[in-house]
Amino acid sequence: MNESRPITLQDVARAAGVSKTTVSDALSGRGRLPAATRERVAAIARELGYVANRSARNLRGGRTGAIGLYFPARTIGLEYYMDLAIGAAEEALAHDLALTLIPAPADPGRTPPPHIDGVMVSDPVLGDPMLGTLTDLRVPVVTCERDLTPGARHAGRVESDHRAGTRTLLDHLSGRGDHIALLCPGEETSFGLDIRTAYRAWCADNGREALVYDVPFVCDPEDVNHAVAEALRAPGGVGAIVSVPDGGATSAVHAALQQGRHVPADLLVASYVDSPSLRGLATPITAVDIAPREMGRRAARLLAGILAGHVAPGTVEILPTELMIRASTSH
Amino acid sequence: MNESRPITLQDVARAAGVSKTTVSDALSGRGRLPAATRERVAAIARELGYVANRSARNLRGGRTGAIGLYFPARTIGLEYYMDLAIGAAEEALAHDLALTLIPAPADPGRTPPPHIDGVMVSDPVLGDPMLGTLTDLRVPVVTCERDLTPGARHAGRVESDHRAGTRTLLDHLSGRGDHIALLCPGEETSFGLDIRTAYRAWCADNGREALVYDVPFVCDPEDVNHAVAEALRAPGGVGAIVSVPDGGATSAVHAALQQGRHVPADLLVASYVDSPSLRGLATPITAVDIAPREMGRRAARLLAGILAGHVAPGTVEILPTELMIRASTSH
DNA sequence: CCACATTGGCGGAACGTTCCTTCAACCCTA
DNA sequence: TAGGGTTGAAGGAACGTTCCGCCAATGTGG
Repeated sequence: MNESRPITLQDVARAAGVSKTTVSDALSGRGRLPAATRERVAAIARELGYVANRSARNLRGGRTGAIGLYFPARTIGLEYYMDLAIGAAEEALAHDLALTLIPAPADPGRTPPPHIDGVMVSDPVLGDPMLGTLTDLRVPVVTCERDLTPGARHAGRVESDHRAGTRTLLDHLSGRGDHIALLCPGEETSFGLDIRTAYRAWCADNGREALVYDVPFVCDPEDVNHAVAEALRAPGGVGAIVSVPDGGATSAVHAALQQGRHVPADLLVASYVDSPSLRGLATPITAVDIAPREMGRRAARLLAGILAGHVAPGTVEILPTELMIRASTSH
Repeated sequence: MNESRPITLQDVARAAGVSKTTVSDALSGRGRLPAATRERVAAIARELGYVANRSARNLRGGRTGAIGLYFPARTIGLEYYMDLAIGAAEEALAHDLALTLIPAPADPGRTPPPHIDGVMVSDPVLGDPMLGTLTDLRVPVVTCERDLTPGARHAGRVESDHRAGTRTLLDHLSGRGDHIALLCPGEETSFGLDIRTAYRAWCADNGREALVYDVPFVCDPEDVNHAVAEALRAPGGVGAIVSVPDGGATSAVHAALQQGRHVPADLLVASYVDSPSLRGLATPITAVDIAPREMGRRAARLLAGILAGHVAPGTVEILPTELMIRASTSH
């Protein structure tokens, strides 16, 4: 029953008959030590089960050893963000950083600032007061997607190429000559903004009328029903519907059915955000894979690189998207 | 441009004309100080924007200031776990603890142990090697649901009353006299085990045949299709299907439709795990709300209490479930 | 054989907190 | 007024690490 305190550098030093400086240098690769000494000390450390105390290391180094991940409140519950968080945690771990989850504060006024070396914001939403709070921490901020706040400048950014994704999806749907309706969240995120912009541009280029219907970011079936009903009444006829939000497309299929339209025979339906639940349907729904896991990984890697000093602040990475064609648009 | 180092206790002490001990005592409520001094020091600290350095505090106190949350790999992507994580993060923050996400290790052998004071395991899976790794950290472990590993004893546990939830759901579905099929994940989690057990007991009590079909924890529509087809062929007739996994029920509805059965006129379908996507359907699906957010909160609170010493190790909390009746079972 | 550079390693300060010990000043009572 | 108890506050060690500066021993060239 070895109920003893944890092994410290000092313990290893004693066991190895050297000073704690030597142990520290040997294990970290710093200092001027012959390989023989390094190996000997490392072997003893391993044998004793030494594991460095992070608090001490962090105190000495003036860091916290953690990076944060913030989700705006409205995004909670979407599978997308779960995947992103896991990707970020994996990558952070690989860089010897802990991933701390930062919930949207119930009390927007005073919430204790987290103790972190940097923070990732997944899908900054225009007007979210938490953005200011995080910026005030004076630590590097990496955003997933762009922050539309005027004048906002962050240490780094990873963004999906939603304009290309939108064009690819629309090209895929353009087989029928009639209009394509877009059910899309608003322009308070670059996600919504880019999709809308690309959609309008595509419509202009292809001589189609742009039919945009507002739906909230987190899908409410009532709104989808309403938007679908309205879209199907559009003059000129609608041959395809793109529902952007995660989960909206299933509602759109049902709403269309209620309007007497069959998918895909009668009407094409696609989602923009892909999710496992779209694959599981009797008629699986075409969607754009925006690779949340990879997004989380990239953001964490970028932030870790900035913190370590070998990535220039201001770096922007673009993540490609991939169209997943399924039965709901096969024609 | 105040590009200075952070304010320390010493800085506050100088500004207030007292010692750092006095500042520490004043801010923490310890020591013997008159209220006047406490307030004066606190005011100065606030004015200077003092915020305690966690690394130093943790080093001194021998803690890490963080608790971990581990999800087994198979659970990734489910909305349930996202909600649970957010709940846990909120509650941890309220106890001045950071919530560190622990991903399932890609390399099951050697992964650097996280630096945490305690850990929550959401849905321990029998045979997961990570359970042993976490136990070896010698920090309190709180599980969400029971750990079925023989001899496993943890510091605390929060569990949903799935047996009651199952009975309530079955009672609700029992209006029709014919059989109720259960699509359920295996018995490697207490979740699957309890639902199966309760189901069998209920069937025995109510003179119905038990029809259990294995489906994986993360829903694969093919498996659901197969299971539904098989269930509907069962002699004696099936009047209702309960699909346990998150997301399985939508596949079940479609599979049933393909077999020529209509929901709810012809067949009742319910999910066990509730999720927003079940509400969004043309025919919303009845489910049991197992309150993931609250589960996360409770687990974090329990762990924080154990760490603080005012909750006895071994405490078990039971979380009630609530049946959400929707159109898919209205009869 | 001396001057000097290099190698290998050690001592100790510093990071910012908490907490144990000490101590001066004060008040009361005998 | 001496003695003891209480109050208010300070000093300093300790937590475990990193890293700067120093030093002894060893090589190296003239």
